[in-house]
Amino acid sequence: MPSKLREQADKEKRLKTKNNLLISAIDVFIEKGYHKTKISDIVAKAEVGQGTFYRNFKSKREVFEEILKKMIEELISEFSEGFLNINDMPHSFEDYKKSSMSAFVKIIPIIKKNKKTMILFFRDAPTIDNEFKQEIDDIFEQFSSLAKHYLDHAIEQKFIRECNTGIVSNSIVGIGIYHIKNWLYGKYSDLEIKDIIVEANNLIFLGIYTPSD
Amino acid sequence: MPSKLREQADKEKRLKTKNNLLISAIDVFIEKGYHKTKISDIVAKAEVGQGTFYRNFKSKREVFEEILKKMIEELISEFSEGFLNINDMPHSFEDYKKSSMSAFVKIIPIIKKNKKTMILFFRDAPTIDNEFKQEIDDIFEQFSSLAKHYLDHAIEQKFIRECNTGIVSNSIVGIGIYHIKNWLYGKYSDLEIKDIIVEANNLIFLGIYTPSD
Amino acid sequence: MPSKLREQADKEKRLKTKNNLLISAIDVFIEKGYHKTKISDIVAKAEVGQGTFYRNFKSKREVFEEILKKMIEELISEFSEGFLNINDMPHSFEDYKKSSMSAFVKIIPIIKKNKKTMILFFRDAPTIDNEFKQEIDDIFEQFSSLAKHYLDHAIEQKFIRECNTGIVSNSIVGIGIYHIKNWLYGKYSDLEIKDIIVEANNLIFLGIYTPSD
Amino acid sequence: MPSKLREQADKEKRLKTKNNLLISAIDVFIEKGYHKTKISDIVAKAEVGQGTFYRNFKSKREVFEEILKKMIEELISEFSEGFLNINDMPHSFEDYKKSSMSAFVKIIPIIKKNKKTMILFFRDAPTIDNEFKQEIDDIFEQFSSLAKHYLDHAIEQKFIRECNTGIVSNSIVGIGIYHIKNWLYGKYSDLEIKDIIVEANNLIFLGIYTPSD
DNA sequence: CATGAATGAGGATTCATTCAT
DNA sequence: CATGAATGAATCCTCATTCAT
Repeated sequence: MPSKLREQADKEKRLKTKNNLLISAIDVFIEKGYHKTKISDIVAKAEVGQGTFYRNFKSKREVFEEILKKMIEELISEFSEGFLNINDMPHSFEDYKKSSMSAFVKIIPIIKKNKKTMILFFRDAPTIDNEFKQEIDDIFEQFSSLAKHYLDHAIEQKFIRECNTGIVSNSIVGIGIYHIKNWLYGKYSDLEIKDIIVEANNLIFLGIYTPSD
Repeated sequence: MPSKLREQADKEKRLKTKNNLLISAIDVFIEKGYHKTKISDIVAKAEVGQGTFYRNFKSKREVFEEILKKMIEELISEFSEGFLNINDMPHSFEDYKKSSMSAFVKIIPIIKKNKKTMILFFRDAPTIDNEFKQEIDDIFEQFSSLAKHYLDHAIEQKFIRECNTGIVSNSIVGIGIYHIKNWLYGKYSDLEIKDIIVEANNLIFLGIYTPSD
Repeated sequence: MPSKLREQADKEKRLKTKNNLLISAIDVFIEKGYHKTKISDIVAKAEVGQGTFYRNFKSKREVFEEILKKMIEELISEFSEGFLNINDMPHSFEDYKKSSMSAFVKIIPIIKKNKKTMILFFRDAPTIDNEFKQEIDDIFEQFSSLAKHYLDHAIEQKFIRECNTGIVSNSIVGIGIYHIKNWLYGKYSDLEIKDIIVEANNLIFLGIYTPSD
Repeated sequence: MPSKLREQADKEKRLKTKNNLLISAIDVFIEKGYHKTKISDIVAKAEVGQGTFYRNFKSKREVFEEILKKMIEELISEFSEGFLNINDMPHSFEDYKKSSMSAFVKIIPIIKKNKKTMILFFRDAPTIDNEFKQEIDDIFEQFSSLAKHYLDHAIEQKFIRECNTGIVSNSIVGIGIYHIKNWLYGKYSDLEIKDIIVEANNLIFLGIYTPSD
């Protein structure tokens, strides 16, 4: 019964192959776009046989799904840490501003780590089918809800002015998404991410108004 | 000379067929997404023969291009009217706020008129090929530039506070895009467009800060 | 509107193509057996493109089904003519024997006309899937039932001896099937079909017993 | 000398594995039909690795062949015992009838023991290739020849009436095959095998004629 | 000019077979 | 000897495109 060791080795080998395919798939998806990539492109990049793909995935959609699911899970879990602690809401306008800032800061490493997958998330995922489209919308909705929750609380405490928090939170999400996309596509090569966040946060909290001193 | 009349009639008929195909194409693109729609889907919807498609278009990409180009031209031309008149810049903070507001308002009918095409513009166009992706980015860039131009001028005139106008203008565009998308996908069924614009505009100009009176 | 004539011509053309494919399919099925024939074999024989096959049939199974269904319908309808007229049952042992004989005779031209399809019916159809297997069994069952009906009536009238008519009718069907198969596979090249029927009928009615005169 | 024992044990183990594969193959063949079963189905049922199959068999056809050959050998050898002893032919009509009966009875246990393989024999084997088809036809032919031999002798002895013994023997085989098939597919669940044989034998020897007493 | 039947290249998918462990 | 991961040839199937009517 050489099975136990063998089994372990086999499992590892297979996992390695699968991972290799996932990484290759991401690269090809990025380069050609989901719809134009052929299975044969992926296996060519991974340097494995055509059949190996089908040992590990049912279809192109499934690879894509696996890639995205993994990233989304990570995104949600990492971002959620330390949030929504009801006993730990900010205590002043300035406090809120700092909180918001640190939320934005928190996203940076996640995006940096998942640059390629993020591009797929924003560019390709919504065009695959409605299921994907829905899932992505839900994620944005979650962020929006979170923002709304904070805004509502801040208004209640009179730390910020009255407003339609649904619309405002969506505006905030819109700002975030657009900057992330720009960054992903290399449009901010000359800017510090920190600066972008500071400016965006200032806009949200202060607008472009010049306070009279 | 009945041939002249005949010719005229033929031309009209042909134009009608082509238009029919364009409209059908839009509907199918919306429903199935660009990549999943087949030529056969389009001709089926248009209730014409397969060959008729190729008499009017070279390929699926060409139909899509024609659909989008038409819409973009309209968008740019209608929106541009009355803008960037250097001698007619706003004269105060409030004036700027009003100007911004009316810019947003100006977009509404254009979007309403091109609802379906707009969805294709946002969802499908960026995934077709880099040429399209670029073209779309350029349009956003144009809006951003326009906003930046105004912001720069406003800062110069000390109507608004100092800020990185590149980042702020992108933020504004981000807000706009996100709201438009939400509206296109029917997420704002219970809201007045006007309210959204007012809230968004307030955010841009005042942030969420409560001015001490 | 040249449509009416065109439509007619197109329909005919298509029917011709389909028929061509059906005939070619039969030939290839006969030669290679259902399971070993590839779509490409069929289209090669029919001298049409691969796509033409799929314009006319969904799959290999579907062609086969169509071939068989057509034959079975014909078989049943042609054979049934003039049968089961309750007011016209035979009136004596000899009469029964003659009736049986003519039933057998009736089958001959049907089989002769459908020689190839019959081979597919007996050899390949039962191995495709259970649905086919069932359908074929049902047909045999129908013939058996018909025989049983006559036998029961004959016993009632005391024209023949008492027996388990279920078993006997199955025996008769067994005889028929086996002779048909043998004939289809060319094993009776030196025998007159008529002789076979006479002998088989004699066996059924008289056994191999020598009546004492 | 432990190596001797070791060798013995290895051999046994190997034989066991092979047998396991054969049994599993039969089950899968029955369930899915020869043509639809994949090697992977067989090894899955046998719970061995894919490679183990190829260590024991060259191909799917070879397993099938082995399964069938084994059964056919048994069938022939068991059935042949005590037959064709030229000095021991029946001595009267009744004697013949009894002989025939016991020949049928003799087949029963063989069939019962090889139920699954018999189904493969009748259903799948003729569709694999011409070699198999031929082999099966030969077996039926052998049975037919045997019957013919007895019939010829019986006519010679005037125990039965004159007839075309080629055709009659085929009829007998046809009866046998059809009943066996029906039994194999469970269509005689409510009948005693003995009854079927008695009825079939009566039909062969007496037909359905009512002898006048 | 409109049509839709026919086409076949391109891509997806399966599965028998090999082979390193 | 057993294993199952890897392979790629073989086949299926789709769909853009052509073209005779």
